[in-house]
Amino acid sequence: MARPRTRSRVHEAVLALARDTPIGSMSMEGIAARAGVSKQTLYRTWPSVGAILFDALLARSVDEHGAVTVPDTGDLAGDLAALAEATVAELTDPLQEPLLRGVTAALQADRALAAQYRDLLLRPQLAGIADRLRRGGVDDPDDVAELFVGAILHRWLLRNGTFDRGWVRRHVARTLRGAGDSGVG
Amino acid sequence: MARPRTRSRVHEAVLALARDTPIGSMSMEGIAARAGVSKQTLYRTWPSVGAILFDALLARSVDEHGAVTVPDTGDLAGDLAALAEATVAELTDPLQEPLLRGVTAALQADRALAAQYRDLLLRPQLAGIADRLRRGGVDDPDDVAELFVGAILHRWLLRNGTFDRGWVRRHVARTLRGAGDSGVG
Amino acid sequence: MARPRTRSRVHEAVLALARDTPIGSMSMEGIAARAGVSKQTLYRTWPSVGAILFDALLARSVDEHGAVTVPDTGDLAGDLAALAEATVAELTDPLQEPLLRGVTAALQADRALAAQYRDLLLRPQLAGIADRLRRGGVDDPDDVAELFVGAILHRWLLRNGTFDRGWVRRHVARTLRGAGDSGVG
Amino acid sequence: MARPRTRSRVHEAVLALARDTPIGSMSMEGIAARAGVSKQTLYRTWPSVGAILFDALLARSVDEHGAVTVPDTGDLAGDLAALAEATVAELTDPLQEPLLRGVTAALQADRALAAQYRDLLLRPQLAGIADRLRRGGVDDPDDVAELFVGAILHRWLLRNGTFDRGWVRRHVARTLRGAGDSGVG
DNA sequence: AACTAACCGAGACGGTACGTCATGTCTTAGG
DNA sequence: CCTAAGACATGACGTACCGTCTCGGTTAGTT
Repeated sequence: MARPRTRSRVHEAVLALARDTPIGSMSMEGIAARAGVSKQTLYRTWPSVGAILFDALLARSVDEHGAVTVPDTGDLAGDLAALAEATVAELTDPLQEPLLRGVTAALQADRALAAQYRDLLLRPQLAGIADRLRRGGVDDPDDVAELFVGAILHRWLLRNGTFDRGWVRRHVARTLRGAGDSGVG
Repeated sequence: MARPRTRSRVHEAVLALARDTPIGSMSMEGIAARAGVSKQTLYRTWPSVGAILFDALLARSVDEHGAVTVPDTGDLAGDLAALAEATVAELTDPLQEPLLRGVTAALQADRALAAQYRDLLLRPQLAGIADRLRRGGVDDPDDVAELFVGAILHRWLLRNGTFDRGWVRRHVARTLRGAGDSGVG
Repeated sequence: MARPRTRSRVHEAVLALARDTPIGSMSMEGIAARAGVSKQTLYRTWPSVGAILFDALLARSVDEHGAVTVPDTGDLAGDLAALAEATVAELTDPLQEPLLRGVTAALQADRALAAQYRDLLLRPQLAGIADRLRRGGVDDPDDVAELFVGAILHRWLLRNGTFDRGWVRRHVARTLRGAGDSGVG
Repeated sequence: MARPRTRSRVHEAVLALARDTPIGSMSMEGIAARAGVSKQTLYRTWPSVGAILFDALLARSVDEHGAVTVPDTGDLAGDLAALAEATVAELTDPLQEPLLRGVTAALQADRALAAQYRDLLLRPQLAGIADRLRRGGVDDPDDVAELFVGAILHRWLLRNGTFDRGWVRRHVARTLRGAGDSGVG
């Protein structure tokens, strides 16, 4: 609904605020001020701060076009490790982390937003991973994808420790073992 | 700092509100009103809504005394399945779910609260599971516990589907396979 | 800054409260509620209860337009007596008295308000009286005006007795004698 | 009711606060803290901040024992001028002014306090002046005392200018002329 | 010397108000 | 016509005081 120009100004503002201020204190008012846009313009397009955060996230993904691009070199374990590293990098990137945490928090209270998030971001990402697993010969790729992503998210979301390289390698091995063995890649 | 009477009144109020109103709309003011307590009394003891939610959660765990009691019948797979069922029941219990989602959301923006949560609730729970796994002959019980819990949390938190009995059974099997085989229990 | 509609609603509210409740208990919150106006709207225009009281007083004076209209019949003593009676009537009018006491109290603690009061209300009133005195042939009209008003204010403000007709007559005579005698009117 | 030790500690606290902080912001809580006394102790003896201020004022007068001591040298005009100078000095003394303004403000909203003030401070002071005037041959000494004090109070209370020596001299002359001429002293 | 009051500090408590900020709606000008 | 600017009612924020209410400890005068 908003003009592309307005949209991008809002996205920039949101990213800037995510970098500079605590996530919890982001407000429609603050975003409007930072974007040099009136509050009304914001409300005309987005119903809440969470929705704006999500939209900014989405725009980022779409720009770089195509949610997760899972590598496929033929070496499944290696590819998964690379993917895990990339995911961890994204989750802990100082620019992205606040955004992601903000959206995750918003999801807990806003079912509509949760549905959008699931359909437009989460499912495509999981599907990408599942596809790679399937090509690697894994039998129940959807569930294994969940297993793979779940532990990473758990650790990140509940702030239960950091992600070192060793952990990632072991995690991949464990996940593949859980997958039932499976082929070589 | 607060008198026990006050504390329990606040906990009751918080539980009642969690049941009756959307989580996101819980406020210090609303809690005070519902508990028949003054705002200042709230602030004297808790710095935020999230802290109250967490305290209520903690009180619940402590009352029933001893965080997670992991069953130990000698049948590891069976015990894990029972534990998973119990966890899922808790996560989807209409009384507890809003509380848990509220706390999880708060953790994203409040590092101090996250640290408390980690030390007082999360770690003990994971340690309980890891102990059971260790007794079952699992080599790296901490990581496997994370794998076990991670997928459940991922599905619940991002609202990516429901938990049917079949899924739980398969999840346990997958986790144990990931554990490297392992003993019989 | 506030819209005229808002302004007048606030003035009405303040007058109503001054009539119905003890002055000391007037609050921004109470005024807002009575006026059907938000607190923010109040603060956007007035910094304190005292400022609102003063503004209401000012509006009253301005509406009836032209602060004090000192009578001039040629009979100075008579005119001063009439003026004194009018002043006393105003000071003891159940509707105005609380307002005036409230403002006077506020002046003691708020220098900015005191300056406004002096410039916009007090000085014009004294000047009006001084003019009449000057036309009556009084030499130092400003100081005599102060003498005239001072005793009245002293009695009223410190609640040191009432104002009967005899006292007023004698006060005028004394003041004029103090003026040095002077002309006839 | 309070022990003398407590009383004096409270008085000291009030004087210190009057010196250091804006009058309007004096509170029971603040006084208690400054005096190292509990709130309950305060309330047991004084019903309000105004009452404490007044009590401190009273204690000061009583300590130096005997409210106003009007000089009597035989030269009425000179004595009045000296008295006026002393009064002005007191009113503008940085230590006393805030106290006096605070009490005056409190009087406007508290009739009980006003009555106490009138009987214990104001009337004795006026009586002292009236006595001196009577001894000087003035006919209606009470009213003239009011005239004398009124203008000073008016100027001070409404912050309508300063008190220079010339003004005081002229004010005394004017007052005495108002007194009907009178004797020489 | 022991007893008995009254006085006292400390501070939790239910409240009211403070002054500020954000929400979502609506109105008013200006480009 | 769309927009920024911003007034507005609403309501929550976190803080400060209010006046009341225990709770123990400590002065003082009695006995």
